[in-house]
Amino acid sequence: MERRAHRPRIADVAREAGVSKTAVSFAFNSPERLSLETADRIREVAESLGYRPHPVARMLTQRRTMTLGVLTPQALSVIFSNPFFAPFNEGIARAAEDEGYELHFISPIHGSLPAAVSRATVDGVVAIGVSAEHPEVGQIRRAGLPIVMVDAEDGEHSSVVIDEEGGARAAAAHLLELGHRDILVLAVEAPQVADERADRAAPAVTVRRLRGYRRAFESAGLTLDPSRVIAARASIDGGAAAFQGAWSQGLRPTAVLAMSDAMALGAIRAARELGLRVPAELSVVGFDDIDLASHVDPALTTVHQPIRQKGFEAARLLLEEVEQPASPSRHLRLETRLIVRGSTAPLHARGEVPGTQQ
Amino acid sequence: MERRAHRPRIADVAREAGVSKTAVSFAFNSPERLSLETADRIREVAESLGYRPHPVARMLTQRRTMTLGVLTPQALSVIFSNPFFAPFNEGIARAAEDEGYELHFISPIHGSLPAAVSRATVDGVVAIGVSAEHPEVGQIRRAGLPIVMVDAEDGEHSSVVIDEEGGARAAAAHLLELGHRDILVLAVEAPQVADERADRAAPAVTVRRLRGYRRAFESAGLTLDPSRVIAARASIDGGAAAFQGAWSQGLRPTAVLAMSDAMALGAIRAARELGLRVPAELSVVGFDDIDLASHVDPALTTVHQPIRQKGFEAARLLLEEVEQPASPSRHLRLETRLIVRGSTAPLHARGEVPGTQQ
DNA sequence: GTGTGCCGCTAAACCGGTTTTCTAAACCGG
DNA sequence: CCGGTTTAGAAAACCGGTTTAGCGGCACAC
Repeated sequence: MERRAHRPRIADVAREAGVSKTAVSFAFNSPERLSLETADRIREVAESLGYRPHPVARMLTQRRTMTLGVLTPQALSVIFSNPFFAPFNEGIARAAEDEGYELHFISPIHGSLPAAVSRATVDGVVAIGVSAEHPEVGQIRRAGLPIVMVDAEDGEHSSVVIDEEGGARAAAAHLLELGHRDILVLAVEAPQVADERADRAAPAVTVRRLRGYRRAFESAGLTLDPSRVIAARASIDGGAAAFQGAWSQGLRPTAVLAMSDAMALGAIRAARELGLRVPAELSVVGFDDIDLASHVDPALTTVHQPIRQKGFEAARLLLEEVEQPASPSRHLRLETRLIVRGSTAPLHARGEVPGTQQ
Repeated sequence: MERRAHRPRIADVAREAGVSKTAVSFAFNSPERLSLETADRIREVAESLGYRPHPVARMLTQRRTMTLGVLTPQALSVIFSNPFFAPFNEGIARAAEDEGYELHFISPIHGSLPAAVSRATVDGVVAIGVSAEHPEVGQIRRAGLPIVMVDAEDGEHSSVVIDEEGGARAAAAHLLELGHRDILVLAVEAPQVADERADRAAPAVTVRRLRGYRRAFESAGLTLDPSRVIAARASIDGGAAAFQGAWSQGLRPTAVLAMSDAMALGAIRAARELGLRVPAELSVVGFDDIDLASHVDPALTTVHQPIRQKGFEAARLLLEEVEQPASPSRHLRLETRLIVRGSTAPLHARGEVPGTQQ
């Protein structure tokens, strides 16, 4: 009686076929080193046993996983629900699958990103939402893996960034041209990491976009009042809460500059609940141009950034370094542009007076 | 002069600390088997060398990857752009990260799903869009991995399905109650696999939803004309093309039953381009209730299915089997319900006569 | 004084493959 | 018929860890 609860190993095939493990390996990987009949026979035996080379063992000997890692401090579940990540991941995926690579998301495990990194079986990493100073970046580097930074720059690693300052500037200039002066800025706050080190400094993205806003004000001979800048979570709820909070503190802005479309959507929702009409009584500009932006009513005026392309280019850069380890680091900068839709209007173009009905 | 271009291995740490490899391994995995000082010293040396246990080697010896696989015949890039997959993945991710598992998407590599499966380093698989007869399912089973089927049932494996027939029936009944009789059905066609075996049989999902539609007709003493059932790709473009095609063949339906929201949206777009107003001149019902459905104008009447929960439950089931291999297979069936929004209206409620302007 | 048990650690086997090195037989020209 | 080159495949080393078996030394009991 034969018991074989286990997955067949290469040794099983070798024994059954009366050859060495080497021969079996050759039959699959370099059949030209075997006589035709031997190779055929081995493959037949393997087939009948249902043998497949163990992928982990293969990774170990070949020293490659054929997998790209996507490193982010966001939780895994957020990555799939967040409308920004969808096209970004799509771009990465397209580049990866062109070359036969798989994708692996490196997100905090039980709150710890370093733990996730040390467990990741990848050939290289695309990092997003992580600055170059993050210890995880060094950790990856020491492991001998190439890394491409997205939305962050340092001289050492390859990177893909967008013209955030230019886009932000265009957004602010648009509102100023429409006559708005009392403008509320919704800034992206640092994501709460369930980590001991709580370096709650503003994200680099926030700093750069804020600089763009400020420049527009300066060009118009104005200054951006820091008390009008409110940090909030980059989500619909975060944007809604921030606008709501500002309103209840007595602020009565005529326009909102949001650093993400999600926040912009939240601000619109909160404004409506307060009885304000958009854009008649409140103009709102977002940032990112997520797919949803053109589908909401009114369609969102926002700064377009090529999210899909950003993911695609980052993955391309990474693949290059993975397949050619000696290649020098490269830096890409993609354009942004303002897209004017229906959520912004001239300051005094309001139709009727505000009603009390929502 | 010391050259060390390589990532430090356990042997390096052992040599440096003057102990055996075993001791180093113990220092990390079972420190209680070492004296406190030895363990500390080893960890110090490891730290100074920047040593991290190689994750692939670990997987090999521990015979577990702490990774769940998501098997689909769709291309990787589709998974991230498809509005159905977003919440589904989110649900899976939530369950996985609760238990400290990672996620790995098993999609065709250069068109071959079997190739992807044999390369996948996972502890178990959630399969979606794949029927139990697919050879890949057996392939996974032979590798000794547990598998949970989604939207497909067979006695052997665990599964999570929804009440498709009930949902479809409710959708059709809704249109019939509104007085519609000339109804166009947009069915989901089998995805084109870049594979030799072209078993272009209708997907099981299509069969079940169609049955639901038919039942509703029968209950109303009517029959569903097979010539009114058109198969198309489950995308916005697919739905648009299908409606457009039906129209140009002379069909003039007053309502559309789409088997996916994406197709429904496409039908609406095509109808508008033909000068039809929705819902005044054409009622449209979708299926799935993707996030976008409530945001479009008019908001889409559709059959809600708990996509997020479906992913979550599937992953829970899988995790159970992964952690307790002997456990029996289980079967879940989740409810669906019709959500009436703005894309459907009574047959003769049309406001004005159709204009020629679009 | 010696057997027993425990402590702290090491050597060797193992996970499941690939790759390098090596050998016996076949081939080949002179 | 002989030395040298191919050819087909085997043996062994290796990838980088973990785990099992075992060993020397010390404390304690008898």
